[in-house]
Amino acid sequence: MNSTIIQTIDIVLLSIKNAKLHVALVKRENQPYQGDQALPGGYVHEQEDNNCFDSATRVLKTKTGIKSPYLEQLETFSGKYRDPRGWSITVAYFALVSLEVIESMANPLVSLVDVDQLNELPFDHIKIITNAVNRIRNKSQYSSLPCFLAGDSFTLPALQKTYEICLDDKLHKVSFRRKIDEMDILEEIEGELARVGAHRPAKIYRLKTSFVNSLKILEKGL
Amino acid sequence: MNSTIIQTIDIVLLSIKNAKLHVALVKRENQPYQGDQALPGGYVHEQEDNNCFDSATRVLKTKTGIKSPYLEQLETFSGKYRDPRGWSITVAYFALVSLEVIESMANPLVSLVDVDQLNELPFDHIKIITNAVNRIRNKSQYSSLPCFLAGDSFTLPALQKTYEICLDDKLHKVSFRRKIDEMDILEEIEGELARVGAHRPAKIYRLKTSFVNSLKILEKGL
DNA sequence: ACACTTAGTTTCAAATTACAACTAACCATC
DNA sequence: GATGGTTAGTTGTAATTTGAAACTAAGTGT
Repeated sequence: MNSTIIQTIDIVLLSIKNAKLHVALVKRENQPYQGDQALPGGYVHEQEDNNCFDSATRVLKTKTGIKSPYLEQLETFSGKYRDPRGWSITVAYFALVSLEVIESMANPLVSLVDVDQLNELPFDHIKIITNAVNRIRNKSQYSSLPCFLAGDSFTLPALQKTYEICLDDKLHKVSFRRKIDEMDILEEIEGELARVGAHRPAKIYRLKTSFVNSLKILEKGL
Repeated sequence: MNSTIIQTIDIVLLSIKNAKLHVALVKRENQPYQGDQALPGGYVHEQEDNNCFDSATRVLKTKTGIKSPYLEQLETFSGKYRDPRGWSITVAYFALVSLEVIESMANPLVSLVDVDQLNELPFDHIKIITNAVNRIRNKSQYSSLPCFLAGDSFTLPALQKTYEICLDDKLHKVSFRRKIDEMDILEEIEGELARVGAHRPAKIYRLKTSFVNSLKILEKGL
């Protein structure tokens, strides 16, 4: 049973830079749109991959060098016209990493673009990115999702900033801390403090190991 | 560019029967699992369908006779081993209709099964159904989703019951009505009342036309 | 007319959330 | 080494939202 449907995987790798959500784009190696910036993507390898999640992990690693702790299926985009080669299906995933993870790769083919400053992109990649940003906004309201953007360790004011960027909204300090406390996902790194200015230093936290690869979901948001 | 990956669509059609969520299963016409009960599914038709949503609409219509007002992409399931024929990808959708819609078709090939009483099913259909039920539970907390299960017109006590079945939890009458009122999705059908017993009859409502095909999302749940 | 049942509303207490003002701790400057 | 400026973190309280109970409303059956 053979099919001529084109079957691909695309990755929306998001990070925060200059206090804004950015998406990682790579230069396309092949036709169509060869040389253009686009989402890292590729084919499913029937031999190599046991499922699309495996494919996504592999594609992300191959195209950017990154192994993201958080990778979630976003949605599947399909249609007769989205790819000039013909009827295509792409299973889109999104990944979240801290800026350091991307910069430490120092991959010249990867560039970070502000999600609010996107120019034209190949295929329906704009739509896929918009979809990912919406998903993040939504999930940030009631989960630990933004923690994956905050790095290995962070202060509570920094984490709050990260949430605010994801939600595109200001949060109240006391309420925010109550919710984080209620989630019970953080542990203080004893002895370390963030000395970053002429003021009281903030305590440094990290995710408890049980939440490093999985999400904590709140019953009631914020 | 040809591929041997099997590409299908599956539909989780849900309804409420005897105060429990039920899923519609159909007898499989073809191999594998010919004659077994399974989710209505089929191939993408490259000529006929402009995208997978079209395919899903068509598959649902063809296999059950139903055109659902609400059809949402659930998730894509894939893998080397989920289909005995080989590497496969299925884009799963879920649809919600009232029991009358299903019963009015009187399709002998379609049967409704309590989602908590499922026996073995072909492929990973159990997993797909579980996934759909989780999605419904989740979305029912903060949206008008259950309204699509309630039929064309309904009373508020009936709608509350529908929400309770979706959420698998009791709701408080006053709070529930406050939220429904806040959503502003219903209009009273003047003059009609539900006379169903030796007690005060309930008013009958229907969805405002703007919400017949789309969801209303609440900021804060319940 | 009266009992019984469910529909729908009112009232108020309890819990949650938002805001403001506070204390704490550091650096820089005098 | 006291003083002021700045951000971290906490405390107290007002405002809002939610939950529970008790009420009134409107039918049917006896």
